[in-house]
Order: sequence, then structure tokens, then C-alpha cells
Amino acid sequence: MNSSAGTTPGLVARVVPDLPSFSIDDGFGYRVPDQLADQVKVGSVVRVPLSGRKLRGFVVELRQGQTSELKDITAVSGSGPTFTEELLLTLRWAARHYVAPLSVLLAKPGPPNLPREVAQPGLPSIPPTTSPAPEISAAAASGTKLPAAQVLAGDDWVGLVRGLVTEPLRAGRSALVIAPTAREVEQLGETLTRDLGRRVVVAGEGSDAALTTAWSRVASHAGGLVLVGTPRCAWWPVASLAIAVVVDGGRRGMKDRQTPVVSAPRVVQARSRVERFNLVHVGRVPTTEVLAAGVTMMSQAARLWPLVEVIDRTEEPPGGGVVTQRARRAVAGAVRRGLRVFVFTHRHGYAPASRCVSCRLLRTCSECGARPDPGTSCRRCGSDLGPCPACGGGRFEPLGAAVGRVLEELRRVVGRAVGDAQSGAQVLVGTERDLVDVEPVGLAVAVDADGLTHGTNYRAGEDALALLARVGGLVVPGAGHRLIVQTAELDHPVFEALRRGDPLDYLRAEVETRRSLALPPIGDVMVLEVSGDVDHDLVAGALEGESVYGPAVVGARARWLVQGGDLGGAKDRLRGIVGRIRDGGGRVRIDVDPRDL
DNA sequence: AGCACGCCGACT
DNA sequence: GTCGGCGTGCTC
Repeated sequence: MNSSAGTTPGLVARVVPDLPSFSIDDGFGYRVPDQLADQVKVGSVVRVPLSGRKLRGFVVELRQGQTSELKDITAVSGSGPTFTEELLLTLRWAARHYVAPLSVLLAKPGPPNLPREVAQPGLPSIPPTTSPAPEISAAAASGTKLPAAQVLAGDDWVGLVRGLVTEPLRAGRSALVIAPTAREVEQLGETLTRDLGRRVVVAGEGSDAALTTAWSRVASHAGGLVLVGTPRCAWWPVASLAIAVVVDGGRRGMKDRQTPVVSAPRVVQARSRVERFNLVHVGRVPTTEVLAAGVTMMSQAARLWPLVEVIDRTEEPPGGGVVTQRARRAVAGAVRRGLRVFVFTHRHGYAPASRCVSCRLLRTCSECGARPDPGTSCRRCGSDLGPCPACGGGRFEPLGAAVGRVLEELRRVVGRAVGDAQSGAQVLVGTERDLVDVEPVGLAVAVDADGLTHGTNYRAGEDALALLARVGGLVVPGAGHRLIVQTAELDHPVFEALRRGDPLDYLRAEVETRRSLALPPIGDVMVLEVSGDVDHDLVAGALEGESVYGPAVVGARARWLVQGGDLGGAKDRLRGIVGRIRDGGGRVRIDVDPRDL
């Protein structure tokens, strides 16, 4: 503490304490003691006294000023800053955009543990490759910035990523690659490591300590590294960053599952403008966000997915199964030819099913033959279910709801050749979550495509196309290899796009539809949910002037949908009142650009 | 988030 | 007359 009265000029740090509150967004001034002066930087994690205790805080500004009224920074945590001044601009933007306290965002660029000094191993030389976007790779290598691009990638998307980053790496600059799930990060990292060795830094499934080491390497190294990471890495400060690659930016995993629901592609896009690094999206199907941003579109693949056969379900005799006769014949034919098959269905919509954890037997009620859920008694006849009749096991796990039924139908056609996605059978039945693990096949079948295109969500069509393209992506090229899509709506534009092997016309039309309805990515949409004892008039006041639907009240929970060209004003007004609601014990959830309305 | 400071009920 | 309940509000 500095107790001397009068004017005492010195180094002053503005620090935002690590508390999730809007009321401390501006942070507080602290004196930087002389012995810490060379360590405290913008982005430093520090310990500061605040209302009688010591707390973590983030330095957002340093200046010379009056220190006599200020308390001292107690200590500096970690070996260096966790964000730069440029990254801070994006963090401030995101705090406003997602209506979140600044401190919550300031924590995002940091590693799971504190930054630390790490050994930097020597780097191998790099064999040259061709880039799918040579102008962008060259620009990245020379430190200039071109407009963002999308490469429509087919099967060899891993090779595309390698081609994109090689030239910047050879020029001693670094790259950031974001993939949707830890599994894909590990797979991609492994393949890239074959060519690039220790230049590849993987941040996927590792422990907090391993992630912190990866963070510290890319944050402090002079350049020449490629960080391959999950969406959390979209915030990481990568030294000498020249190019970012976002793989499959439309996937669910690209968004946080908790508030603030931050979208990794959006973060990388915002950062690329401020920090002036190049940005390339890679995927079979671009998102409407990418299209609306007017990116340069590049097609690299001869085919984005295989031939698509659309089967008309309305021609099936009524009372038939989930899998049409034509599809059943195709599966049986593929099995005879020795081809592997993946049958895609979704989790919800039919009778549930479960199986024994140890022997994988599908569970059936011995009294009535129903396929019960993992509980202890049959939902249909109420009888006690007991352990597994085959192995005596007592633990059961639920299968994707529709998986059980599809398995049963196909068993009548191909017998024991069919199994669930983990079974290793020749014909696999699985859901979206199994797609990452499935090996390439000769035939893929989407059982209920209408369930995808008819989602209640305004993005249903776009999501259905992207998902079906992923299912198709499992099919390796070959005679008769194809994706079968079952639908009762043959002329839906999503299936037209699939048949033509080109997603762009459909997505461009989709962008125009969204424009006319003021929906994202052109319009701004926000869902606001409060629960507990909350004054609804207070919320309504903040939303005045926008198109508001609601509140829809369910029990103690109220939900508003807000829509407009730009919700900036309403968001700023909400900042003021969200804190008050939370202090009063109410819970508030704000989802900007929600996937589900 | 905590820890003050607050203003109202039961104890030595 | 004091100890302590936990309801608002501030924290450099």
C-alpha cells in the first residue's frame, strides 16, 4: 500500500478482476510496484487486493499516473501475458456481442493452467507442397492479408490443410487450425506430424498440463509452428500468426455449450481482421455465415460427395418399415459384394432401445417382447426385467432411439452382418455422434432425411445438407458406391443440391431467404431466458424498439425471442440489467445467434 | 464472488 | 444495551 499523501506519479495498471460481473467491466486501477514493473504487461494475469481478499485479475491497460490512492498489485501469475492488445479488441467486441461480462472473455485466451516457460525443440525442415489456395498461402508467407476464402474440400481435406500452411511455415510464420472435436484434432494432428514433425502442436484430448504446454509453446515461439486445436484454441494467442484454417465451421462443436455461446469461426473471423492474418474455411459445405461474408470460393475436389440416389418413400406400401425395400435390397447387394455399409439415423423419434454393456445384446422384455429403456421394469407390461439373459450383466446403455429399430429391420435382411456403430460389423447403424469414428464404406444410407430437413430450426435445411454431405463423405469412390437418401419429399432443394453434387446454389438462395426474414447471418437474433423471481417489465424495457416475441412462460422460466437488423442497442441496455437480475437471485441466459430458436 | 454495512429480533 | 440474522451494494 502507498500511504504517502499528495501527488505520487508512477506506473498504473487497469485490472479487471476475475469475477463474472458486469459491474467491474471497467476494471480498477492498481499501482505497479517497481520490482514488478518489467513483468506487468497488458494481458498479464495478476493477483490484486479487492475488498479485503486477493483475487486473480487481468491487466487491460498500463499508463503513468497518480498512484497515491491506489492499492498495489500483489504478484504476477504465470510466465507471461495471456492476450495481446490486438486480441483485447476482439475480446471487448465479443463481450458486447455475446452480452457477457468482460472478465469472462478475458479468461478465454489463457491456457487451462498458468502460462509457463517451456523448452522449444529444434524444428525439422519442411518438404514443399502445393497449396489449394496458392495466393493466400503466399500472402500468409509474406505477411500480407487477402480476403477470407472457402475451399470446398472433398476426401483429401487433410492434404488441403497441409498445403495451406506449409508455405507460411517455411517462411517462419505460424498457423492455427481449428477442427470441431478433440478426436478430429488428434487425427489431423497425427497426419500433419508425419510431414511436419515437431512443428505441429496438438491441443486436443490432452490433460490440462499438456494443453498448457501446447499453449506456452505457440504463444512464445518466434514462429514456424502450426497449432492444431479444438474450438477453444480459437482464442489462443499464437505468436507470428499468419494464417488460420477453420475445418467444418458449421458443426455444432464449433460453439460453446454454455453461455456465452461463442462461435469459434466467428471469433477467428473477428481476430483475422484486427490481427491481419489470413483465414481459410475448409469443408464440403460452406456455412451461410461464410457465404454472406462474401468470401472467395474455391473448389478443389472433383467430387464433394459420391453419387446420391434419392428414394421416394411415398411409393412404399403403407405399414412397411423404416428402411425402404429398395434400400434393403441395396444393403443386401452391398453385403454380397463385400462392401462395408453405414446406415445413418437419428437418436430421436422412434421407440427407445438399450443394450447390455458387456455383451452388447439388444435388451428385450422376456414377458412381452418390448425393447425397454435401461430402467429396471418394462415400460409396456411393467414386469421386472432382471439381468441380461445372455451374460447375466446388470448394466445397460441406451442406443440412439432409432438405431434399435433399424438394426432389427436390417437383421431380417442381412442377419448377423449388421450391428451398431461400435460393433465392427460389416453393416453399421449409427447416429451423428458415430460419424467421427466410422471407417470408409462403399454404401451409406440416410434412413430419415426428412427428419433433418424438417427441423423446427430455421437452419434445418442448411444443417441437413451439411450432415448428409458428411454421411456421403464416408463413401469411398468405386463402381456402384453411393449415398442413398430416403425422403417423402423428392423435390426438396436440399436433395436437389445433393444430387447435383453442388451446395452453392441452394445456400445462396438460403442466404436470400434469411435476408428477407431478417434472420442470421444477415439479421441479428437473440434468445433471452430468465428464471426465478424476475421482474419481466425490466427485461421488456431493455428490449423496447426491437421485434420481440414473448415472453413465453413455462413454470418459473420465461423466454423472449428478439430479432432485428442490429441488436446492439438492446444488448447494451441488457448489460445494465442482467447484473441486477443475477444479484437478485434470478438466472439469465442469453444466446446470441442461437442454433435453436 | 465475498465481504462490508445495514437495519430489525432474542440474549447476558 | 449488545450479538447476530442475512438483504443490498461495492470492490481501485
